Amino acid sequence: MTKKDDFDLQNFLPYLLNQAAEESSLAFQNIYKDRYGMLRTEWRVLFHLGIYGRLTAKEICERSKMHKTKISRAVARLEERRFLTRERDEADRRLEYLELTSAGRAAYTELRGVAIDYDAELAATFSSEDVTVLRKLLHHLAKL
Amino acid sequence: MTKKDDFDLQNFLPYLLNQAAEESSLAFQNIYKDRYGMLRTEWRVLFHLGIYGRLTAKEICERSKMHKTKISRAVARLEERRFLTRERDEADRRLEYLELTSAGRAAYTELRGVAIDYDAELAATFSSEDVTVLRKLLHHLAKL
DNA sequence: AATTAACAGTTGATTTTGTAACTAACAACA
DNA sequence: TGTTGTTAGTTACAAAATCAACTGTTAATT
Repeated sequence: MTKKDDFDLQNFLPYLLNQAAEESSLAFQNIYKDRYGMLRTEWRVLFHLGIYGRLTAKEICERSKMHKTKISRAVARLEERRFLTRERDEADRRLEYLELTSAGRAAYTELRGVAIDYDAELAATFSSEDVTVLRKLLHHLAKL
Repeated sequence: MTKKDDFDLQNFLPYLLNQAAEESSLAFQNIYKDRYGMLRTEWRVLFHLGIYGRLTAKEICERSKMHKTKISRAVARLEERRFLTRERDEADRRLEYLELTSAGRAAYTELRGVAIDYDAELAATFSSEDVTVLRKLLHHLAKL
């Protein structure tokens, strides 16, 4: 007696979004993992610093919505690998400015290239109007 | 000197998808967590059994794309809480059929209601054509 | 000034995940 | 039959995430 309930899990938005997010992250994840031994939190911090320049952990926290302990540990690992440096703000000694080293910048530049290519590859599997709509709708969801 | 690289992280599809997935999962997550002390893997297993009836762990694995160890542990926790029972297949003793108990079914039924309402709530923040397009595009990404 | 509250960031304890190795059962085929 | 390979599911150990408590610093209140 295999009953079939009529709830459509495959169309439940949170579930569907997670499946799509996981699938689409996979290939890129393999690259930063294999090439630089990085975790998701780490490439995110790397990218924030690569894009926006000098930032404090707090600022990364606000922009990325990651928890501060994740950031603290990601920063520690990136520092160990000499991908970033810290600089204390003398005016407010609680703050620490983070900035990529040239090695960090090189890693960022390479991964940015990979990301751009990969995004284009994904986008190419849709019509260009569809990609535009998709991004718009996802932005809406992300800002809920 | 705050330089601003021109790569647009907020529009990088894997990142954007993750942000949208996390944000949209949050409210629902709080409910199954607070109400039943469940993790994501657990509600997923619960829903698969609720929707499709008797399944083996392998079948859940194929349908959900979760790793078998995650399922094994989720099943163990759901069994402890008396939400499901196991039954060995006597023809092939490697297989174990999983089935919800009445408590499991009650939990599923309540959470299904929550899910339906929540999905409708999310969908209502879009135009109906947009929701249709969104689901279509996400399906495409999930199947990559 | 002294006390208290707030904030940036870190650390430690616990929980959860991921990877690989494992057990038990079946299948294929010499 | 015996050997080898495959499959379903579990377990052990390491890596990572989470949550709460902590340090050091600044701001607010008295």
